[in-house]
Amino acid sequence: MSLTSTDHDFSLESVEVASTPMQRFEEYLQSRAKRMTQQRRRIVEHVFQQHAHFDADDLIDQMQKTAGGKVSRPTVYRTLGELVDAGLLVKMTLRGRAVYEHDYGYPSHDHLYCMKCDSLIEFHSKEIEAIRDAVAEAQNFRVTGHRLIISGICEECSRAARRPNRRLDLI
Amino acid sequence: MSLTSTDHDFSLESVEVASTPMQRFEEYLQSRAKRMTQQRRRIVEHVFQQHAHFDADDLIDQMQKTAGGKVSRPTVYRTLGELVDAGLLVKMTLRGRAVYEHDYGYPSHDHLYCMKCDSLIEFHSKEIEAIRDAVAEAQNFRVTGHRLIISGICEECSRAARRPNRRLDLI
DNA sequence: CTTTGTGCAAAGCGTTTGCACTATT
DNA sequence: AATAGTGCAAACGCTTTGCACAAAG
Repeated sequence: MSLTSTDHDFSLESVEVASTPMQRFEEYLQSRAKRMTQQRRRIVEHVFQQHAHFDADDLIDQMQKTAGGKVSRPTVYRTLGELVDAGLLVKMTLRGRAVYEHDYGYPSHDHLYCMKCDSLIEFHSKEIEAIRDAVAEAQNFRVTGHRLIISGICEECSRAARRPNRRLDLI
Repeated sequence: MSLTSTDHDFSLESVEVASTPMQRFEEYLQSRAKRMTQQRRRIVEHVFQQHAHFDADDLIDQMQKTAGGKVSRPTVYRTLGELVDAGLLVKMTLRGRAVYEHDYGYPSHDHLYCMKCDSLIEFHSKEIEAIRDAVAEAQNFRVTGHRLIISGICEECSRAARRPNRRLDLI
């Protein structure tokens, strides 16, 4: 990579080697003497076709119904772990279960989490990163990352709750 | 940060009814027609004797060794749940296990989490709350709370890692 | 042909639950 | 006496593992 110019205002895209998640995963596998299998390939293809949060069960179900048929539960778990190691996915825990989302090629962000419908809304804030780094600095703490989840009720769900003729949760 | 409004600087202490965690828990139990038992009393006494993060196993072990003998696992779990309902403890999840800390009478805060020694360092930032509220506002999201965990390596652990003659993790 | 990956079944781990017995009210 | 709580053992839900067979290099 040749950054010969004087100004530092370069776009990431021009610097990065253009590589798809699949290519990157292949590099990762090769670097560890692991193998590209049909299952791994199909999972990567499927996961990076959409940008959504999902858990292991979602993925198992979706693999079953779409692209080429079932992948076993252990293989799904193992592959998700590798995709995290490879830096392609990030894992977080919500309500005690692991939830995954794209990491590679996707800007870092935080989440609003609706406790009613379980949805996640992404947002980014440079200020939070600045505060994070300042706080850590003050404690001589070496930051590797952070996770901020703002919990509450999303617009849609609070609207639904306000509707007069909604289904009542009475005994 | 725009705390531009007129002077809202009142102290919480002067407003609250002076009551200990135990008193508050008793009120909570009465309001729900639940009973104050020996086990519950001993757990509350023990938990509020120190300000530390702990999980169910910690508590079970500590109850065993100290104050009055063993409390069963199910009772510990049940009581922790009630203390959370009562607003005395907050629960968070770290490495897939539930961790508790004081809530009642303790200012809200966020955490630096050392991935090496598992310790939590507390800090408070009004700015984060302001950002949280601004982000939520923009999405018409009704906030009930947030959780920010900054992960990394604490000062002590990075010092340890830098020491030349440290115990090596070799095979 | 060697080595890694897969799928099955079974185990693991933290947490919760059904139930007979005990304690609180 | 009536009712809620305890402790045991067993179940739970998500995730991981041991192992024989299949597939990739």
